[in-house]
Amino acid sequence: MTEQLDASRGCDRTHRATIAGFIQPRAATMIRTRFAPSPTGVLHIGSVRTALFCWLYARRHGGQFILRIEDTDRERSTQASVDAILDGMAWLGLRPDEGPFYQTQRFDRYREVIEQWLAEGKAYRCYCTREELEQMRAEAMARGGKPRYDGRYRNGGEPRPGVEPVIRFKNPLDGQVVVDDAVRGTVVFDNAELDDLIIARSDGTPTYNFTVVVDDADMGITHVIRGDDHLNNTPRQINMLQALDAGVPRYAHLPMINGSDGTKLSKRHGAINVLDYREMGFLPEALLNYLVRLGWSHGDQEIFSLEEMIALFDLDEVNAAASSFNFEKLKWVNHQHVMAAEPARLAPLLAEQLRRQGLDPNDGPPLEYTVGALKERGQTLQEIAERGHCYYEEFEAYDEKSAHKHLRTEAAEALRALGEALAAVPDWTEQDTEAAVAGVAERLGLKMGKVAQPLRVALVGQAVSPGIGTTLVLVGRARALTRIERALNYIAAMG
RNA sequence: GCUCCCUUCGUCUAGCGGUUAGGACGCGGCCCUCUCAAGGCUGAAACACGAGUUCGAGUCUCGUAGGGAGCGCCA
Repeated sequence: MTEQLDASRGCDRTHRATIAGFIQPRAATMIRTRFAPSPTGVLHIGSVRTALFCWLYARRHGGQFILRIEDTDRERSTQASVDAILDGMAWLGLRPDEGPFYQTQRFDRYREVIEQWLAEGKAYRCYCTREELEQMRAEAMARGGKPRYDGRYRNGGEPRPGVEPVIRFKNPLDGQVVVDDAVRGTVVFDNAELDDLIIARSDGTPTYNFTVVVDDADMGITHVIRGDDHLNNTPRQINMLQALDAGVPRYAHLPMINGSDGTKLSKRHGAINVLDYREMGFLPEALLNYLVRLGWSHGDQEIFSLEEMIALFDLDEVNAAASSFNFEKLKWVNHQHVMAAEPARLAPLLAEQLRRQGLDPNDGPPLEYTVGALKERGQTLQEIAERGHCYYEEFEAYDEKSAHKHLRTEAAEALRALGEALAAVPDWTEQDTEAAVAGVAERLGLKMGKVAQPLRVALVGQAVSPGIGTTLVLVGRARALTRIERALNYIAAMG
């Protein structure tokens, strides 16, 4: 006798209706996804990708995205982690349509199901001690089998004094569970491989695999999109869903994201709080764009706006293989979004970075202008801010190589002429200042490079900056003239 | 150990039985040019291995190897 899934019932039916393109009342086809992090740490790249796919899938199909905080492990769950998750999601714009729901607020409901299952004989009390279980597992291993519970209390058993029992779910003993996964295809598990898992601890609190099932059923989740690491939990969950007499959602198990060296993502790789990416000057949509391409693609397209992601995303195109996080590519993607962004939007972000770097954003050119001039030249707002230092404060010393090459005695004449010409420019604009520089070059019979480069070093302390007219506007007339004087003095001193 | 999953350039990927195996990041070269970027052009760089199915396999099947996950009174 096999425990085959009844694919025509529950959520599966609504899914079929959807893919068949039937137009049904909204409520009947409403797709509901959920992101269910446990607040035992910050929101990192891997979780964000999962949240993104859930959110995208819901948005794409006009469905709802639900946030559920799985905080049943009271030892490890913290409010700080909850806040970090909420803040991270808010920054990314991944707004839930419902929630956050907290599992710790649903204990009564879990209790209710457990009592019911106990009464129906779908669950039972087990009085094994942790020591016994450990021994059981060790012995099973030694015999070459899976370390698992042998079901010794499955058919009843005497309570043991001093042992608070756990509650176990009576998993079917034989037959198979078929998971029809949107990413993996059909995956079959033998019930014989599964044991009777604990659904409530001896202190009465429910455990993960159980609460997930109750919540997914109660919340009407139609699509469970989650990390690959849960694929092995799926058959147990399906069995419990059936015990609940609930429909089975459509599953989609996403591949893992590894570090750049192919090993598990860790701090060293960027498994840091997503909010750290904001501090590093990344745009939320850029991070999302980079992440959406990890495991998903749409032909050769690399850059997606949020709207495009929503319009194009689908589970069918999700890759089954794990991928590696590549910081360089993230930066490139970010740069593409930065270049496409309106300076007005970027300006406050630049101000934030400048302040963080100890500068006064008001002591220099308008931020919109600065960001417009520098956004091609830095991949993150942080880099852009770094390149903008000399427009908001005096630079310390000349870059040695640049000064050696361009601030030589031969340049003094040009610099003096430049000082005079620039002092006389009526309108301090890119065009007019650049014309003044070109004019000096022509009068002295020098190539533009021979004039612009010394001037550039005089203005910013090094041989790299935006176009010379732009640089002059950035520096401003007063500072420009002062800095030309400074360069002249430097040349004189070097003799 | 057992079960499940995965495998195209260094990395992200396209490919859905017939391709000079395409694109992107990164790397090299050239162009543009007042420097640096941006942009354009261009080069090197991949189907893990072995059988089978087929007229034909990166694409289908099965093995092998390698990697990953699960096997908790964690989630």
